[in-house]
Amino acid sequence: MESLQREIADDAVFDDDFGFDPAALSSASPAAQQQLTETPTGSDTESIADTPLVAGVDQAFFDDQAISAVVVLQGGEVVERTHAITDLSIPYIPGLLAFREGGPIVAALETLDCDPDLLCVDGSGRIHYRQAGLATHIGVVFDTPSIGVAKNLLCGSPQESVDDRPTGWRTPIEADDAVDCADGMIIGYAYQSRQYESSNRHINPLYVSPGHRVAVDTTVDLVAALCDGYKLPEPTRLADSYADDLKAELS
DNA sequence: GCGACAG
DNA sequence: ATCTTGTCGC
Repeated sequence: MESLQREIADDAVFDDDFGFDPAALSSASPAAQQQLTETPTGSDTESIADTPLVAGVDQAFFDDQAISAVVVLQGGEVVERTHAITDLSIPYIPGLLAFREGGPIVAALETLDCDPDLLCVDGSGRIHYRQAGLATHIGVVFDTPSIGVAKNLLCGSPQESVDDRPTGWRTPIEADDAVDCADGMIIGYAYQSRQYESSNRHINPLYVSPGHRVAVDTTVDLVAALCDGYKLPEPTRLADSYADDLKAELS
């Protein structure tokens, strides 16, 4: 399994190679973007068509079954939702998450009518022992640009302490000896998508990393653009609650 | 051998 | 991931 991950890492592209404008990703609705970009003569179909499709993927679990939910957003609006329920055979093992959850996610993505410009995956991408986390695995399988958004750090080390940082703050994650690449290589970022202003409690940062065909710096910018007042990017957040709803119906 | 460890 | 009430703050 580890050798397969090395092959996936070899196939992965950790540079920008996607066909949309990152600036067109804002959480503003297509209609709002349209108004902003509308010309006096007004051909108003272009801005919608040019707005990238971002698919959020998340899962819930129940009785050794995975409920994989996918929500596709275009400029902040849901354009498609789909899901798949799959039996789980492999247990969770740090570093091998893609073998447990990859199949179920692929099953859900295959039922999609549209084809997304970007996949937003819950879990690490390049922040992984062999640089082939779940987001990378999925991205390479579909050869679609992808990014990984994790709530915890698997490996690597933040350049600065991540404790109690303000909204918008970020710091690079450097490869350490646990990562299969040059020491000090920037493999991701800790990104504080949200923080309480004046409170006793505080929010932990997200750990974002390239999946496939996205550079590390672009990855943080994309996540920043996809967040809309909540800790998680909108596509992920909506996929998360959709998975919870499906699970509730199933229980 | 010991510690670390996405979801 | 999952099991779960109250509680603090805008």
